[in-house]
Amino acid sequence: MIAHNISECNCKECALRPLFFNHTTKEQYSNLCNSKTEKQYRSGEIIINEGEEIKDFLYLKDGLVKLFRKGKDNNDQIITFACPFDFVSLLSIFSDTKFRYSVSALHDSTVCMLDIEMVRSLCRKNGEVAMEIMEKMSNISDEIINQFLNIRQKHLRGRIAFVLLYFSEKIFKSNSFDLPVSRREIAEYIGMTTENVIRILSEFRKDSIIGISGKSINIKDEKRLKVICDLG
Amino acid sequence: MIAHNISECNCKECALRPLFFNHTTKEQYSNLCNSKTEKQYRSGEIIINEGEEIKDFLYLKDGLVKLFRKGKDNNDQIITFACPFDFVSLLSIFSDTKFRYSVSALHDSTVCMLDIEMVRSLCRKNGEVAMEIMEKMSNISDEIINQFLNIRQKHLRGRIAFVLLYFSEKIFKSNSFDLPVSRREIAEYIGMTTENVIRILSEFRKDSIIGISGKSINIKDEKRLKVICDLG
DNA sequence: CGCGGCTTTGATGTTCATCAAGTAAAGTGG
DNA sequence: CCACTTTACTTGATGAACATCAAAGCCGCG
Repeated sequence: MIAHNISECNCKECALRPLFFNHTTKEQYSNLCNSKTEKQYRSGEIIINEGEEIKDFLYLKDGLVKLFRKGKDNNDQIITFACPFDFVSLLSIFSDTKFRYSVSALHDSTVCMLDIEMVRSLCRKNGEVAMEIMEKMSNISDEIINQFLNIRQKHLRGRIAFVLLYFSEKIFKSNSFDLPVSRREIAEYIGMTTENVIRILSEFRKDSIIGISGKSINIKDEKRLKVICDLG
Repeated sequence: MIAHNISECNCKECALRPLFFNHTTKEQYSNLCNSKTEKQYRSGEIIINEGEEIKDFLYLKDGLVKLFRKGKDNNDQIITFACPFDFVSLLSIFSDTKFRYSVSALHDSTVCMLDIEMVRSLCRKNGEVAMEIMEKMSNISDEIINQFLNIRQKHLRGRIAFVLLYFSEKIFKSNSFDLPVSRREIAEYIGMTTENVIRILSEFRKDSIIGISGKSINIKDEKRLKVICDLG
């Protein structure tokens, strides 16, 4: 990469770079750089709409988003959340012409977009790049499937414990954090009702496992929470 | 492919061939051919064991298999079923060193195995092949995630209807078929108890929606079954 | 200010898992 | 081949887990 002329773009700062740029020729690299566009979204805005045609390969540079789809009776189902450098438009991107899921911003977010045909053709020409992307995709899909299987066999208390630990460990890396989602969205993520999400959060507070104040969460007894997650 | 010397193996008959062999050089092709081994499994036999090291890239040439993993309390969870030319070792194969799931044969099955390192290196050298595999993987992962989301929002009757239609449409392409799985395995697939699987199958029989005799199923009222699947 | 969405709690009812008990089928060893 | 064990299947009764319904407080926003 030292050989590349990177003055024209800020991709050298991008943590996603190893994926694309370690294995590309100077020409491939600069093609990518020139075609990329960055876009800002405010918290709450829709980034991808289910059913839209796939024109770009998107990845998240900054922020936090949710992947979801419309279920029966217009109930949303949340599939997963994504942090920077998780792909955003990963699922179905190489197997379909339209997005099967929607993506929206939970925090203000920055998304980088590459023309999908360019990425496809780069993959075809450059197996190294294809492999990098394949590994990442494979990882993410696996993680989602794993999550579904884990959640399915838990009772509601276990699911709530799981979500709290998920945000704490995977997203915010801290025992204190602000929930980036509403109670309803938690329910949509783990397949239960809003009322029960609230009820169980209150239970946990009464049992001094967590502290709650609005969206702000503080995990007081991580050990017990993990036990509930594993056995509940 | 006409240029290839295929006398040394029977890959020319293989429906998976387009995946690998349309884009490979003569040398790559014959390397693959020589390294491949075919293996037979009897119904019930384990093909892959959860936790085993990934040494081969497997695909199913003939038969029917289930993918599953051990859940809590040694309860199995079935992830999906696979027919010929669905991959068998698709998940985690490019993201992990060990299988996250087990695979076992539901019918007598034939599996073809390619050395995983050879496939990896072929992908790195040949982007076309990588893209073919990526599309297939992406498709399968998507299908599984989709299935999970669909099942999750259904009641038990809807889930049973779903499974019956799944076997009828996707696997056997007929309204009459022999269930390749036990009642228990159905329960493990759609996340409910064996007793309720039986109860609801009996209900459907009493309502003349299906005929049952042991493992043999006959869908009498497909239309009603679809309604139950969609609304239940 | 008032409207709509989010949150909270309680009361009620339904869906579903669990427990129990029995029959049938299938594999096992003498 | 027959007793024996185990596994699959079936049905009913019970209770627990969970969804639904209802009502009220809260907060941000036009």
